[in-house]
Amino acid sequence: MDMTAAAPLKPTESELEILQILWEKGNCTVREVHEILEKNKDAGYTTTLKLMQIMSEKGLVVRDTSSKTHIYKAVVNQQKTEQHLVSKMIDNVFNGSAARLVMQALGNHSASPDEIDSIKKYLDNLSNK
Amino acid sequence: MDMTAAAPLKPTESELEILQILWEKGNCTVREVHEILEKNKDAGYTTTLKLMQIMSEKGLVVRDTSSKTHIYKAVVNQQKTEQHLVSKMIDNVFNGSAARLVMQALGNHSASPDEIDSIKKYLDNLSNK
DNA sequence: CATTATATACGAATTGTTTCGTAATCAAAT
DNA sequence: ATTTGATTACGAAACAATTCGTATATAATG
Repeated sequence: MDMTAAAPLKPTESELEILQILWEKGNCTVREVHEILEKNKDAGYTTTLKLMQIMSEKGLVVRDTSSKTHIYKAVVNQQKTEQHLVSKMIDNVFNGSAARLVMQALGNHSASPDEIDSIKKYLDNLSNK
Repeated sequence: MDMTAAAPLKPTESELEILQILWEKGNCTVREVHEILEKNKDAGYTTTLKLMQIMSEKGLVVRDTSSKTHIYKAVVNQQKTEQHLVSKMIDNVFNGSAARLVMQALGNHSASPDEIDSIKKYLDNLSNK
């Protein structure tokens, strides 16, 4: 029987920002993460540190503490986390209709013609299975 | 100059549950809302009451207090709220790519063939404009 | 009119998130 | 060796969201 605590699939907003960086970069120090965060956000170094320590307690990340400067990496899966967040939004906001979410997402000028084309191809693939 | 406080377009999760009901039903008493909430959730009546009072303070809803039992209705627009939530998710979770959100939403079995068809039609409409 | 039921108001406890100051530790530089 | 700089650890404050108990007012019922 597996006694390990399941990592939450619903990270907080700050945690998600950090996960994004870890997903992209792989392994990071607190400083690396912090310097990227700083570009869009205004918070002190120890704030980032504390957040990452908490994420480690929660099992969202693991860290290598063998040297003084710890190395963090994401544990939770990017795809799974995204999936979970999207599913929750479909349920909570769009009454279970994925189609309504999609149309809302595409209706706001934010999708380029290229993107629309690639979505079409994706849909063709889906229905031909 | 408009001095009225802008209603937050980012309601909390509980607030969103209540807004859903108000959007669907139009005008509601606290009891009506509470009885619907109770089906999926386990909280006391005064909790629902308090939430709706706070929503009123925040300007998410307005209420008619002319009789003893107050009548609430949503102020914030459903479409706009949904749009805002989706945009935020595209930015925060999918690095600004609406297409990635859409594919994530469609990849998880939650869309029926019918839904997929209607999305296709919607896309055709978009590109033919 | 007295009792009972239902409503609102309000304060406060609880929980979770974010933020930061300060201390302790270690390494590097002078 | 001493100082300087960078790091982690930790506690606590500040804030926000949720929950509920209790008091009070009003309406309905007998």
